[in-house]
Amino acid sequence: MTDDQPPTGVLMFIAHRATEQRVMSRMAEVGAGDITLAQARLLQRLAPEPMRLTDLAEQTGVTKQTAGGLVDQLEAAGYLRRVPDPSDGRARLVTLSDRAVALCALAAREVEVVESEWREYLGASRFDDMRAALISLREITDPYR
Amino acid sequence: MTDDQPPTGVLMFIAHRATEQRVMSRMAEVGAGDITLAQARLLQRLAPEPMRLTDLAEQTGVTKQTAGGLVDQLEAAGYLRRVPDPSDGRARLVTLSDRAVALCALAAREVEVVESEWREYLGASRFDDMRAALISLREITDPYR
DNA sequence: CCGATTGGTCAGGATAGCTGACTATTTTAG
DNA sequence: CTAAAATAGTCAGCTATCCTGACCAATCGG
Repeated sequence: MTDDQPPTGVLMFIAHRATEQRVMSRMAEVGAGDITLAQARLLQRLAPEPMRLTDLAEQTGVTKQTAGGLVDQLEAAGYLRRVPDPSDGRARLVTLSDRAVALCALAAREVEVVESEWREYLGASRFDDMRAALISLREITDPYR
Repeated sequence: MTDDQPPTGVLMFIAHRATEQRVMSRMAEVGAGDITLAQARLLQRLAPEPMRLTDLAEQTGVTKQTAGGLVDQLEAAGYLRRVPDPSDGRARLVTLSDRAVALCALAAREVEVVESEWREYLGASRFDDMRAALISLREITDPYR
């Protein structure tokens, strides 16, 4: 490195953190300031469809005990419910409340806003090239792909 | 987004995490598997020069109590010492041990290896363009710049 | 030289992770 | 059809990493 900038991995972290914080601020703005980062990561996974606790734990990369604790908190705060799984008496489906569905949509929209800001700042082609490079890089850096 | 890839910020996180884990694995390989991520972040800051606890805390973005605890652990494990600051009787300088200096150099080298792998995978010009875009993006995403 | 600032610690608490042990239910194999 | 194995989830207890608030000791500025 001939420049005095941090390593590329750190530069990525900086931009990633900025996105995360923008989303969390947006959540706080709409009165969901009580959601923590770990809780947000869980909610994100549930946005497409309800899921069993065990699957949720596996997808977020934590133990089911940890996931269970976070689900407890989110349930107490009214962001989700555990409903019995009709296909398996042992299991329950972790299901977003209407409010949480709305929040997830809002979060996704905020991410789009951030990306469009980046796109404007860098110029469309530089941004698209960067994104393409990151997608390509995922092939050799994502163990969960 | 017309593709089914994660948002750009998440793609960045994936690559960043890969770098971090490569460095931590390398540390484990050379017998420093006892160092945690939080400790590693502190050591990194100390690599250029010794520093007071308060400065260290500020630069790493934690309270001085937290930094103090991490320094306690690292001192017990022989990675650093607190030496009196000759210029201020209240203060002590947190100073890397020889072993820690060697580890920091090794970590920096591992980062270079990872980056050169990325460069080879993407091609030099795509990699350099991506890095340039990230450096540019830092202007609008790094609150500590 | 005395009050304000600064360097650092102590005490206590929250969050987010972990392992291990356990219950209850379902699935599978004999 | 039943006994064993696998699966869903919880309970208890531990650790690490952060936080706030209160405090002591040394230095610095007027």
